[in-house]
Amino acid sequence: MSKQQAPLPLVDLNADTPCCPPLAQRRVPAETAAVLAPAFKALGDPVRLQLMSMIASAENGEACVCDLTPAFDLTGPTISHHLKTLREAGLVDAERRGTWVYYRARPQILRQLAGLLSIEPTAASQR
Amino acid sequence: MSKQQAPLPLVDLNADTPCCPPLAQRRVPAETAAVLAPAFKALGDPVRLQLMSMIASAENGEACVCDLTPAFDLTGPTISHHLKTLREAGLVDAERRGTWVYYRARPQILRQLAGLLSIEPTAASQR
DNA sequence: CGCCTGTCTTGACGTCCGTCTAACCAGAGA
DNA sequence: TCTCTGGTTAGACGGACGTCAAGACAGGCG
Repeated sequence: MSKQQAPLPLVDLNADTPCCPPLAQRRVPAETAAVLAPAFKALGDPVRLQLMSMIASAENGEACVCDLTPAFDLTGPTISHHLKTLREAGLVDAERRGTWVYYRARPQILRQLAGLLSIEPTAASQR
Repeated sequence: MSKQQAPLPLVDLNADTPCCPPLAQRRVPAETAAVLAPAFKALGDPVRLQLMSMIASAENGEACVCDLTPAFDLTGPTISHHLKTLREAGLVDAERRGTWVYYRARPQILRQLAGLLSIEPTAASQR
């Protein structure tokens, strides 16, 4: 058992992804799109976007599920499912310490996504 | 009819959205998440991510559908459907000029999304 | 050991999404 | 006006997604 550390099909973006040339600078290759799109998709749900924010902005850089769950009008399993989605997208890491499970954000992929969307205010691309 | 300029439920993020405090700085409010999540969701498909990039990185800041369609192994209607999704998410604008339809990126919302994901390398949030 | 609390997994159900074919609409040109 | 080309809409189909209730697992405490 101990499914958490089982070899889930995790996207390890921190490994070999060429750290995202800005989307508006050159065309994103199909392979990069295939790797990065799931991360955007994971953030494409209001609940997960809030979860991600709560985890990333947490005090010690980590958030307990016991703090996350009561923040929504959803059942525990549903929150757990969303957290699993974030985990499989490579956006967060989970660790069990005693009774509670703590989630921690992975800044690297957040930086990749932000870099992909970044637009230098140099070009007069306004309108 | 002229459905294109009909009052589609467009998300006008450029209007009153408070231009995104970084996700990792403070918790994203539910309303902000509800507004921004659809934009991430729209980018959560490899085809749309590439379309977005092709449009945003185009020469004059705009791309013709006739150039976008042959870049994929998909039918015209499917590409049109994806473009509509990007349009309804507020990520692009469409304009018909003569025979062809041109799509243009909206830098403002891209900046909002990038700002939301941005992480200052100041905090030692690295594990 | 046995119970209790916290979290995850399983299975199910309804809805939304990605794709296609067929049909329709808008301009350009003869 | 008729026709051709480019693009969108309508409808349908299979698969994925969001949610839940019920059950299973893990760790702490008596």
